Amino acid sequence: MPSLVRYPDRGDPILPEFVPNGDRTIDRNQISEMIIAKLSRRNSLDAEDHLAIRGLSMDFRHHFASSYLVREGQPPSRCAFLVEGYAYRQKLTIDGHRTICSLEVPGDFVDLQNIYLRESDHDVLALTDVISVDIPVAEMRVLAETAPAVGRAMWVDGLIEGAIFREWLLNIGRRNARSRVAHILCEFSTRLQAAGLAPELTADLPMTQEQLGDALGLTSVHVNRILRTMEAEGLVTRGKRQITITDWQGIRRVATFNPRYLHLHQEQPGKVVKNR
Amino acid sequence: MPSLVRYPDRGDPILPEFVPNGDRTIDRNQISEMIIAKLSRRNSLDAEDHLAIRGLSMDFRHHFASSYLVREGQPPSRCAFLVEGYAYRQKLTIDGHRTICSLEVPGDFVDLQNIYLRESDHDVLALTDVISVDIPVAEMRVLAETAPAVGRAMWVDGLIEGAIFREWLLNIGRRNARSRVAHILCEFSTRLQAAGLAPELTADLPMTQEQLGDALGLTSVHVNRILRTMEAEGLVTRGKRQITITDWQGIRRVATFNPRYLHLHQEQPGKVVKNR
DNA sequence: TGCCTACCACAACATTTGTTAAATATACAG
DNA sequence: CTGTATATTTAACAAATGTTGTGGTAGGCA
Repeated sequence: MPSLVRYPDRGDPILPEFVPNGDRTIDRNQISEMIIAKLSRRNSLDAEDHLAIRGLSMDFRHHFASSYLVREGQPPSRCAFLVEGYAYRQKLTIDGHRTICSLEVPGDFVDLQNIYLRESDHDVLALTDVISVDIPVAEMRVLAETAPAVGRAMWVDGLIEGAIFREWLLNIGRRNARSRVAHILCEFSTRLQAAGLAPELTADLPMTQEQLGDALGLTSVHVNRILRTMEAEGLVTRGKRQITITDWQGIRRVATFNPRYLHLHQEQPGKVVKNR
Repeated sequence: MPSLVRYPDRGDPILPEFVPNGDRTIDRNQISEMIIAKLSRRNSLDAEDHLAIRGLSMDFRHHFASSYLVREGQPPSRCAFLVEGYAYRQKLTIDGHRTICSLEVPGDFVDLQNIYLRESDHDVLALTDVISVDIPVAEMRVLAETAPAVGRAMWVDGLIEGAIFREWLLNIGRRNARSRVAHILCEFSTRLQAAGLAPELTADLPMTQEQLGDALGLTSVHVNRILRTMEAEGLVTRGKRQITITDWQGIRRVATFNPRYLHLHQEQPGKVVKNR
């Protein structure tokens, strides 16, 4: 059992107001195209589908690192699409232990399940500073049901998420600490690359050792032990709140990583049947 | 790390031929109604939906305990619906360690994800003797797409499955062995009751201690230790390949079980929008 | 500038859980 | 009945991982 840590609630209320992103402007059109790209990855969408997506209401939000995007138990009214930055989901036991049960990268819908589940069973937090667009749940539902190919793409997205959860269960349940750490690095970098967000397979994972521990069922102390030896072996380099793979093949070997479960490179079988 | 165990492949080929269930006859109509009941649990279906479900091709199969229903890597052509008996999913590491990542009870679709994912990332095995009906994947796909309310029910089914995976991650990652064992008992009995398969919350879980260990990230030896003390405390009774809860409140306390993640008692929001 | 906080490093020690191996039950098949 | 396979029980021991606590460093902020 890891030490019981109180995770401070550094939620939105105590944070300063919305801060627009100074470096570059992001507009609605760009986001629509991001969403279209995401949902087309395994599924072709037609012009009408594109139109429906472009018609969604979008509400930009900036979240500081460690703030909540979704809270457990809340009846959610909006669905967040990650535009910039990383997020994660967490669940807490009654006695305050935390598990981080997934990582989300730009281009991920963070809580598609809220379209059909009435209350969230977990929290979603910003890992880094995050820009998201919020879309009303009701619109997403209508989109899914009137544009079947889009609905199907969202469904498939959830299926792959499920496959990732299963792999994490294997990771935490049956791999030793060293392999677990290696595995999360492999997965993260592979997903980043697949999403076109990184040219190389050298993840730059901006997590604290405590967060890493919570994602892997370990304590931060033990994660520290593992990372130090990995660095000594030349597998990774590290900074504060950040880990970088320097020897992909080595890390991959330690993790016994097989990306099959990510279901990349899968076109979908069959054409979408439109109406009955 | 648990001992490396070779799980014998006692798959269908070496087993005797299909043995029809002597005790009672099961017919197509009955199964259709089971499927309709399952998919109506959180979603109302109309007469047309019912008709579509009744029109599915169904192929009865009997699986002996420990035989495979689905194998990792196979491109699946059929979707199994569990009629009788229990099944489980497993994933293996390259070096032969196993994790059991879910339990399936009668009324569950065992591999709905195969509708849209081209190869399975895990195995499905019969925990007890099982009767299933197999439905061609292509028909399921057409059903989902032509009967939107049915598709939506299948989608929701997958969402809840995802919620269960997340809870298992919390369980294995952050609860001690004793709570883990208690938690799986709570979940199983709650699901059985919710599915109308058991009047009481006293699960009768027909798993070996080794299987239990694989589902909880523990070794069978340690599961044995836990179960013995639980029996001594009057929380459970046991037989070979079977555990029964005798003190529900006690077990629940040990597990710190909160069934929110099962999303029982959820009617779905909104009417299904039919066509565009 | 200097304080505060978050994060990381590290050590000594404690505990849970895993390992190995053998003995004992129990069910089933012949 | 008897043999065989499967499952459980148990013990002695080993190892991985958790616990506690202290100190260090970097960066944000007053």
